[in-house]
Amino acid sequence: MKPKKAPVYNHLKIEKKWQKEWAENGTYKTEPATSKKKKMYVLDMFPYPSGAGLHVGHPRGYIASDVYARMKRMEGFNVLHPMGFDSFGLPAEQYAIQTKKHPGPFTDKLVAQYKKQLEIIGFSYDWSREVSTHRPEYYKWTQWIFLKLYDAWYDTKKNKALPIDELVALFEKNGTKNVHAVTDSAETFSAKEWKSFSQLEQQEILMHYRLAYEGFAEVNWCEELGTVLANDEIVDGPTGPVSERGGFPVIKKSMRQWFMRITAYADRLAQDLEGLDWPNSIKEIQKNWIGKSEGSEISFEIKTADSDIGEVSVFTTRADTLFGVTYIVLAPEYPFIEEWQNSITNWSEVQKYIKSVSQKDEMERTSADKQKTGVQLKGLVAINPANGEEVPVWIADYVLANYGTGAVMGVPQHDERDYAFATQYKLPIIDRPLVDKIEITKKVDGKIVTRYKMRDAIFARQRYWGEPIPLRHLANGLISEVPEKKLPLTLPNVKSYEPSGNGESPLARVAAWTKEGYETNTMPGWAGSSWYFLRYMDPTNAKAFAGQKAVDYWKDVDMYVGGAEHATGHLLYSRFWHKFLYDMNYVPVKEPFKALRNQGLIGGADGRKMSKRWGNVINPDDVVKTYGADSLRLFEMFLGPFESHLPWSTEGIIGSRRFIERVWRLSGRVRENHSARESSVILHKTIKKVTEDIQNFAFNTAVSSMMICLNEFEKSGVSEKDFKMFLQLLAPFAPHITDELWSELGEKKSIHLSGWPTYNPKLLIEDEVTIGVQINGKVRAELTIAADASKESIESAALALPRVQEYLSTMTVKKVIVVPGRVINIVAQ
RNA sequence: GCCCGAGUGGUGGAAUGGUAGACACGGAGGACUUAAAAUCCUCUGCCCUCAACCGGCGUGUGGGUUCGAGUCCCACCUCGGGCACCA
Repeated sequence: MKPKKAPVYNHLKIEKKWQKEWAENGTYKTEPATSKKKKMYVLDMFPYPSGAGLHVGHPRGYIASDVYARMKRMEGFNVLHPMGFDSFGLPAEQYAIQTKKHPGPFTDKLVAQYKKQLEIIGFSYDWSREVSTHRPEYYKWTQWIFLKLYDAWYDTKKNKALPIDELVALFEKNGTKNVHAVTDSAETFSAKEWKSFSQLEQQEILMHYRLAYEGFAEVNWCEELGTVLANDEIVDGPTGPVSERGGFPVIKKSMRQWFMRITAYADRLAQDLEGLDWPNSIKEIQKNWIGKSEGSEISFEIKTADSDIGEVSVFTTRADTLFGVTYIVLAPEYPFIEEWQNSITNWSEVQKYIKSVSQKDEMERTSADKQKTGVQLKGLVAINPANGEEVPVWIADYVLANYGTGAVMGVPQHDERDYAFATQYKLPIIDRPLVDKIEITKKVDGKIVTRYKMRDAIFARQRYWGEPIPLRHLANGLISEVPEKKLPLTLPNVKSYEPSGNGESPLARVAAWTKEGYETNTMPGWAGSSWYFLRYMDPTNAKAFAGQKAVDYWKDVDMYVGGAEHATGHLLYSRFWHKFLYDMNYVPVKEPFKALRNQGLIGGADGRKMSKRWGNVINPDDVVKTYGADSLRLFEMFLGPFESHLPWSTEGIIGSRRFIERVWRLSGRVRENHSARESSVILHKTIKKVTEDIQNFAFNTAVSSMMICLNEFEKSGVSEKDFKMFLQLLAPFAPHITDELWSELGEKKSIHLSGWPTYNPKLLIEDEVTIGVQINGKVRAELTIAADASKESIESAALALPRVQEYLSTMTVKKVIVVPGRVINIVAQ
């Protein structure tokens, strides 16, 4: 019979055909939570759909997770592999300001565009679960979670969040006595006092306990633009920070904000990192960010020449150096300084210093010159509780108000910064013996405490394009929640997206909005992304953020893939929210993302970052058009280790395209009953290798092992059965061509719903091996010998080799080390 | 400054303490072709050599451990990332 002439490989036609087929047949539809199958949740960090579009580096992570998800699907798991869009945010807002158009339709357009770009790459997403954070059906639940946080406090005894009602009940019963809570207030009161407080006073007190609370924070304020700027919108100017747009000066300004009391979870966030299968670097970054340090709080009495005027508590990790204290320093913002002004003899100088510090922005204050500045509070002394010594009291801006207690003890002998400060102002430097940290802390009535660098997170933006905060400020000053059944509180239409000029959000200019007293701040970009992975579990549920059944079945993300740049943002906030939901019994597990992998960036061929500016951007659509999605996918996986930063190579992709074409051509040459042992052996080795490599995210070596396999097939021929197994291995990487060839070989069902091949261990046992023969550690010969040869027979065979004999003729053998299957080393002299 | 991570051919990279450079790109030569493209075959770390053999060198630098080090240890250099007066 004349062999059928294979049609030319037309990637455009084939890829379009199969993408349509998959969509029509629901090939990748996830089974519901009632499935008997084991679950596997493989997730990509959802993108922000920006107008700039995709470059070739963006899909790398998506391809990897898709390969992983496809293998798991073929292995028989019920795979949840969804995609959605993080669609609130600054760029759409800026677009709205510039065009004076609502950012909604613009965002929808971008989402559609983005989705299209993703679709042509052939991902196995279940698009029926798509979410977008800007849609009211979605942000209804973001608001709902916010209200839960608002209505919660943190009990340090039970070490979990509890409803605020329980705190109120405690206050009513005993006041603050026996209340163990994370709070920024030191105020204490009795039950009787609590009941005597007005509603407004009670509200204010509770605000210091809530996990979502109102407070003040410094923001970047630009007077000329009349708006608050994000750090991204600020650049370095010649005389300080300026706005990116217009180059106007930017200063710090204190404004009303909403916060998340993430610090309540600091310890658990640090602790629970241990059990996660995450890259070490990300765990380290989070650990450093949380910045746990254990130390002591020790009180120093503050006196004037004749009277006691108070005390200052310092935080130190070096209580053992307490005897070496020669001064104490307060942050310039330290709260009691003003109260003491009558006792301070150089008050005007002090005042001047405080003012000069407040005018410095952060950049200046932490700038490179590092010259320490400070002023002594003359007229005051502090008493070292360890030995009663009087030491001077200073203020200096190297002490931060918002870390520790805002006060430190100066021990120049043991601390570099204190040393620099002491040298500068000629303060004494004394060498005293060290003592036991814990003992001395107890002896001076101090406390052992744990402190964290991490601060509470600001949870408000003075912007339009974000989730409205579902609270109302009533005329009497009370705050009321938008009731659950009234959610979502949808964004009103506005006439102008320009900032209001006084720093408030555009919502502040909507009369209908402010009449009702609605909060004018909106939520920050990270609100919607902090829980979206839960919504995918049950994306259309109108009664809950996700149904109990779905949450219990899917539990957590098994494999999360995305960029490392989210280490201290999204990945931390999501863990925080998840732990909160766990405390409130809404989710069954403590951590949202069991395993995490970070893709490395793909740079331009010139080694620079891919950007319009350098003109080195490669668009995936063009690559798909020219080479095909399968070639693109294969190449991005082959390029190098998944987590490495790599340059794009337009020349390199030709290799992947050639490989795919060779698979195509070989398909026309498989013979039903061809038996080539060589090919079967290599195939089964490849099955083992590819399976392990995908599991380990070592995609580059998985691809290269398939290339090796194909080389052997071409040389030795391949049976249809073996070739089909090979196609199954290749299917996660090149889903279109493999489904095409699979169906051409007579299969009716998609290859992606077929099983994952397993290897036959018997075929992996080799009869013969070639090992290196070393003399004094240098390879001098090779030896081919039965794989199961004994050490003795390997040794004698090696010693009998002519080349070896030649070498040894002038030497005597001292020792022989045989590593079966690997190497033999003859030590001689 | 502190904390991570990485340095291997012309290029991207491979290598459970066991024959360094798999696989691929690029390059050289050849086959097919009137020719080109595509495809196929051979070679391709560096030095020595007309060439091959042989030999020598070789995984950022310098030491060390080991029969044996790209891999482990110490010091240093360079690059990337994170934090940055956090007491």
